Amino acid sequence: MKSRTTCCRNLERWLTPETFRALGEPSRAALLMLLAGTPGARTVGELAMELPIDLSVVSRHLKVLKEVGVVTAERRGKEVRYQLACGDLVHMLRNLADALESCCPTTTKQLEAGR
Amino acid sequence: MKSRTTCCRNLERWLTPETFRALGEPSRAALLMLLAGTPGARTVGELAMELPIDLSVVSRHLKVLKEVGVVTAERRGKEVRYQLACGDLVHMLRNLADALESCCPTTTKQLEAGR
DNA sequence: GTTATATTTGCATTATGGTGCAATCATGCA
DNA sequence: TGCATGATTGCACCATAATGCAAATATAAC
Repeated sequence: MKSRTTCCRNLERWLTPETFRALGEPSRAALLMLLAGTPGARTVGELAMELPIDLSVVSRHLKVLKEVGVVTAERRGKEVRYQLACGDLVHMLRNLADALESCCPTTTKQLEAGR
Repeated sequence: MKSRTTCCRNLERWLTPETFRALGEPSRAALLMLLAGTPGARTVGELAMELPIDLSVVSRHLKVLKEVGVVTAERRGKEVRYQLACGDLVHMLRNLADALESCCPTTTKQLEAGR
C-alpha cells in the first residue's frame, strides 16, 4: 500500500490553481472561445470589439492568460497578436486527467471497500 | 470551411467557468488533493483537520465542489462523507481537451497560414 | 522630430468571494 | 424527551481582483 503523498505526486504538478483560476473567469473563458473559434492570431482590438468590456480590460485578461501559458503573444508592428496555446493546454488537461485516473481506484467497488 | 460558431460548439459545453473557478481556489485544490490521495470517502471534520482553515470553510468549499460535480456527498448518520467524482472529472477534462483539439489546427504551419 | 494608431499601465471604484465565529440544523443515543 | 456530535448557515469582516477611464508607452508613417 502506498502512502497518500507518494500516490498523487503527479497530481499536484498538474492541478495548478493559478491556471484554473485563469480559466474560471467568464470574460477570460469568452476570450479563449474567441481565440479557439478562429484560426491564427488576433489583436487586442479585434477581441475587444466582440466583448462588452473595455479594451484595457481585455489586455489585462490576455496578460493573465499568457502568464499561465494558455495563450502566446507576438508583437507585429503596432499591434500584438494573441494566439491560443492549444497544444500546451490540451497536454495539460490530458496530463491532469491521467494523474487523477492513476490516483483514483477505477472500480467503484474498491472505493466502497476502502471505507 | 466552417464558421466560428459551429466550429466550437462543443467547446462552450466543456469550458465552463464555474467548474474551473471551483478548481482554481487554492484551498479547494488542496481539498481535491486530499480526496484524491486516499481511497473512499472522507468526512468534513477529517478534511478540516488536515487544512489550516476552519471546518465551516471546508464545508462551504465542499459545497462548491459538489455543485460543479467534482465531488459527491453522502450522509451516513451524523456525518457526511465526501468523495471525489473521479470518473466524471476525468471525462470532463478529456472532453474539453478533445473539443479544443478539434477547434485548433493541429499544425503550426496551418496557424501561420491562417493569417 | 511630429502625429496617428495599438496596447499597456496607474489609479480609483466596485464586485466578488474567502474567512472565522457563533448560531442553527441534523442525526444518533441514552 | 434531552444531550452530544457533526455539519451547515448567517453574519460581519477583509482580501483579492474585475472594471473603466485617463495617462503613458510602443511602433509606424509622415
